[in-house]
Amino acid sequence: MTAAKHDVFQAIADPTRREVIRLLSKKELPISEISAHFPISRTAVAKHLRVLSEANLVKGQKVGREKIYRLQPEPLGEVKQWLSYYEQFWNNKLSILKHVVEKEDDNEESIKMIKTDKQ
Amino acid sequence: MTAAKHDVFQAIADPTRREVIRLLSKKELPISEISAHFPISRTAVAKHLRVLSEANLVKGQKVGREKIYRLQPEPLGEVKQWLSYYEQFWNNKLSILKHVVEKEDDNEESIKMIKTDKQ
DNA sequence: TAGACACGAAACCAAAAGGTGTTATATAAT
DNA sequence: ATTATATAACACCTTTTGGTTTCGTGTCTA
Repeated sequence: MTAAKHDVFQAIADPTRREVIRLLSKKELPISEISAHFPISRTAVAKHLRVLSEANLVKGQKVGREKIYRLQPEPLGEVKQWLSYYEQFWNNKLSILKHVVEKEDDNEESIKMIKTDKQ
Repeated sequence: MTAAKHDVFQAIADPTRREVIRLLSKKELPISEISAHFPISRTAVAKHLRVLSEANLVKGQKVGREKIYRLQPEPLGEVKQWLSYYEQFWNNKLSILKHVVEKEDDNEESIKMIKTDKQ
């Protein structure tokens, strides 16, 4: 089920939908709270949520009279996989590492773990 | 001025355009050769190329009567950066590191470079 | 039991997307 | 010089997108 009409690439193409994703990454929210963050109508937001839902990026659950949406980030893996092929062409893998390393407290540990894993 | 009308997220949303990107990643090509790979008209392909061009994912250069397009993968970095924020929510960061590390020969060095950089 | 609230569904609309085909122009080849 | 080629530039068509309003239904709460 969960229709295949929209794929993840299309789903993330819209800035509003990316912002919805960002909001939901912080915490699950009902539609009305989500739409409070946008200048557009609740109905319009609901439509974006349907697109996200069709791409399985989001899942809504009815709770009382509300419908709570939460992020399901797994489909982003497809994008990542697609991207990974092109990394060889602009070769800034260092910046990826840098990003991760600079943002983490336990990065030394992570790196060690992998290195150990390799032996 | 390489118009800002289309961003990279929109550009990669279309399967045809992703396929064009794939083709150009192998080797630069004139429009007619690109469109030979698709069931649609050359004009339609040219439009896709214009979208890609506006997103700076592709650059065309006139050579004689042909216009040769080549891939410019740098803007994909924006997608990658966007994605990197969400990696924490699914595939734990280790898989990123793992991917990079396993694919590189000089990874030890890379990692050292960064670590050194931090001190 | 009445409202008020949260949502879904439907009808509608304008603009953009993704196509088409035709015509014009510069370059290459004969 | 003529003709064929590669593409640009239009004009046009149809479907999708992103938005709106309105109305109906279920669910809390005073």
